[in-house]
Amino acid sequence: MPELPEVETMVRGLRPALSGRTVRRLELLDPTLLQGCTPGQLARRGRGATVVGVARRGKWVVMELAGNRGIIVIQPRMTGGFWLVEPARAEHVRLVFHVGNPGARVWYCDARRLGKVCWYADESAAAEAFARSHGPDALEIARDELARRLDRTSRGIKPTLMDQKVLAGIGNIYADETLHRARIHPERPASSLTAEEVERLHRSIGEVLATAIELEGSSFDAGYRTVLGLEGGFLAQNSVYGRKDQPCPTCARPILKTKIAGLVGRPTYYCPACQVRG
DNA sequence: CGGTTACCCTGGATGC
DNA sequence: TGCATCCAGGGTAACC
Repeated sequence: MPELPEVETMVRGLRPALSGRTVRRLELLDPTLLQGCTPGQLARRGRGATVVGVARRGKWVVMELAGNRGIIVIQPRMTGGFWLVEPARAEHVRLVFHVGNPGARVWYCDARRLGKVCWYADESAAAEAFARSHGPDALEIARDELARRLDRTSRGIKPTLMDQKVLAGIGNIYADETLHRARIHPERPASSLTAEEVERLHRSIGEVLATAIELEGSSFDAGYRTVLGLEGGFLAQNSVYGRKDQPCPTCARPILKTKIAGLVGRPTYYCPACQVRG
């Protein structure tokens, strides 16, 4: 479910509840999500550990435990999320942080169980694991670096933007939104973008993601919510995603919904007038 | 390398 | 109402 803005919102919500706090107990309700150590090891390492910090890397939530207790990485994937208030669906709770005062808890829930909880021995091990499967963070990548990476492939620009090895953090919603803002057709070969288009795309990525973070991400249906259970506001004011047949905010032509090459089963929304294939 | 497909899981919406 | 089908914000592995 969550992309960069949703994960950033989770991390910001988690910090006051976890950062600097001591974990009394880590309660792993679904051991199948755990990688990198055994449930017993996770319980021992978590008990009494102080959380030094909570950070985001791409779509990963990274929690550092003090005193050589290691790093816990949570990948929410499609349906994972955190709650500071008791979740309505108890059967979806996969991990509970019992932290600080007795009774204080942070819940991690994942309806579809596609997400992962990974333990790493230290920061460099977690960083290396991330680097093996990810490029630079979408909020940090420099324009020239983006240009170099796009130039390396003739795949469509949308699947390339969503490829975490190219840059980390963009998924289906924000790929559509950034491409619309940059006026680039989603099927354009990545290497065919002009310097000016890459410049527009780079700027659009920064602007769209920053706006989405301000609005606490994108919520629809029973999906993503903030740690307090609130809906994110981005999809109330976005341009194309989920807006089939609605007027393009730029030119008023109806938004198209299609499937494109390189993306199995994922919908793509774009404006056929503003985003021409060229 | 690029592309395609299958698969991991489940809940909610839709259609008959 | 009940049941089948489709759809979904992510990601990996296998294969051509």
